[in-house]
Amino acid sequence: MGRNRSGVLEFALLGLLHRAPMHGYELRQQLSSLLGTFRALSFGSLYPCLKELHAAGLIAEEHEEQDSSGKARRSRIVYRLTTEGKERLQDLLSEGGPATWDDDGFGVHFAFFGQTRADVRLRILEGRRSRLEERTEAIRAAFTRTRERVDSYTLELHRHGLESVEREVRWLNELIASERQGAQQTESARTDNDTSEKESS
Amino acid sequence: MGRNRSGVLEFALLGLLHRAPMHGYELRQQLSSLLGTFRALSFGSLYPCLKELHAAGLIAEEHEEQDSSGKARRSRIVYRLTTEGKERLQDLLSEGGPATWDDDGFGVHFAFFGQTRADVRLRILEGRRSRLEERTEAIRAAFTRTRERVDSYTLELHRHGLESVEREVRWLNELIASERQGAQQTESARTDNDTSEKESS
DNA sequence: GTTAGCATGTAAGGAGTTACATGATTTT
DNA sequence: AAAATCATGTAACTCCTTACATGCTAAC
Repeated sequence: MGRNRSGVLEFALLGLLHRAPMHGYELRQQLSSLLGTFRALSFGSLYPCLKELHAAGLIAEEHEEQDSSGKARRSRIVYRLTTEGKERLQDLLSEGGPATWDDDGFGVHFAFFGQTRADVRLRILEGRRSRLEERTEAIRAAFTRTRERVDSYTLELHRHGLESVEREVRWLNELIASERQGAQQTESARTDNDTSEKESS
Repeated sequence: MGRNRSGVLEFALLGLLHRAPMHGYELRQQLSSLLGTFRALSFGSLYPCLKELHAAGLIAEEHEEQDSSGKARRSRIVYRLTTEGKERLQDLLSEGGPATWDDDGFGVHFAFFGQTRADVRLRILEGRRSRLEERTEAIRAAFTRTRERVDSYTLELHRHGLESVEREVRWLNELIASERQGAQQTESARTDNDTSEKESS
């Protein structure tokens, strides 16, 4: 019945509010520069979603009525995460499943990699890569299946699409290598310092 | 009231059916390798849309019941464009407005560039380019506005996004140059042959 | 003869958008 | 004092998905 509340929006809002409490308008601005495509989310999506998160007890509203000497600055609602909201965010940050491989999901999860565990980061990067490799194969198949039968523009579209995906795979390869190196360094440092400790947070 | 019938789907279906009559299942396959993201359109979208196009008189159904010697191969509906459908497609092919600059619109219109007039092609390519240049500016602005205040992952996301958009701009530049060259050749050929003729179709 | 793929459809719902509506605050 | 921008919200609608339901045909 709750209309919204799933997909990437909830996650993005919780993630942003974890950095700092904010009001709706500011959240939208941050969202624009955060989301993969840099598209602006409409208010018609944003405010209902915030209300639902509030109704679900994940965020708290604070009506900013600090009339210090009469400068009553009403009508701004600052949201902050509740304890339950923080727990929910931690759950979402631990997710590394298929939902995090697709275009939208990956973009948002990557934006919050700074708050994500190293093992989850690697799972997401590798999942994303194999997802893109599937797409590469699909394009290549369409390529050989329809070659000769298509005009030069369709061919160029396929060629450019293929190149873009392959570039992103190379980008992911670099990131994965970098993550592995970081993990190895952490591992060896941990082994050097304390061999008995297991899975320290 | 008619649920669907706008956006890129109508255009893509009419464009595909202009190449050759087809049944729904085949249309979906062609669509998958045509649309920019190479995503598969669900049947739940496809069939209702075909029904609406039929109701609007743009396509004709032909129930494939050629029981040559009893091989009654029922339940396949082959669609083809009607005269009105062809006119509608020509209108859509002549469109070069803002709807053709965005991700979805551009992808589909580009796929049918082979059937598009040269001047419209150029308008679409240039519109798409300026659209992407706006996006470049937006990312760059977000870059300088938030630099130092963001973690390395967010920074890397912005950097990669910026690079991708800039690559597509360079691709468009090549295409535009190629179009201009083609137009010039056509122009000079036309001028050589018949100088008095103006705006021949 | 049963599984896999071809082929068509419906119902319900999810995730957003646009257009509308309101009012406060800052800038010109 | 007018215009722009900040700020919040609602209603209707769009486009698409998932899940369901059906039956035919080809392959193993």
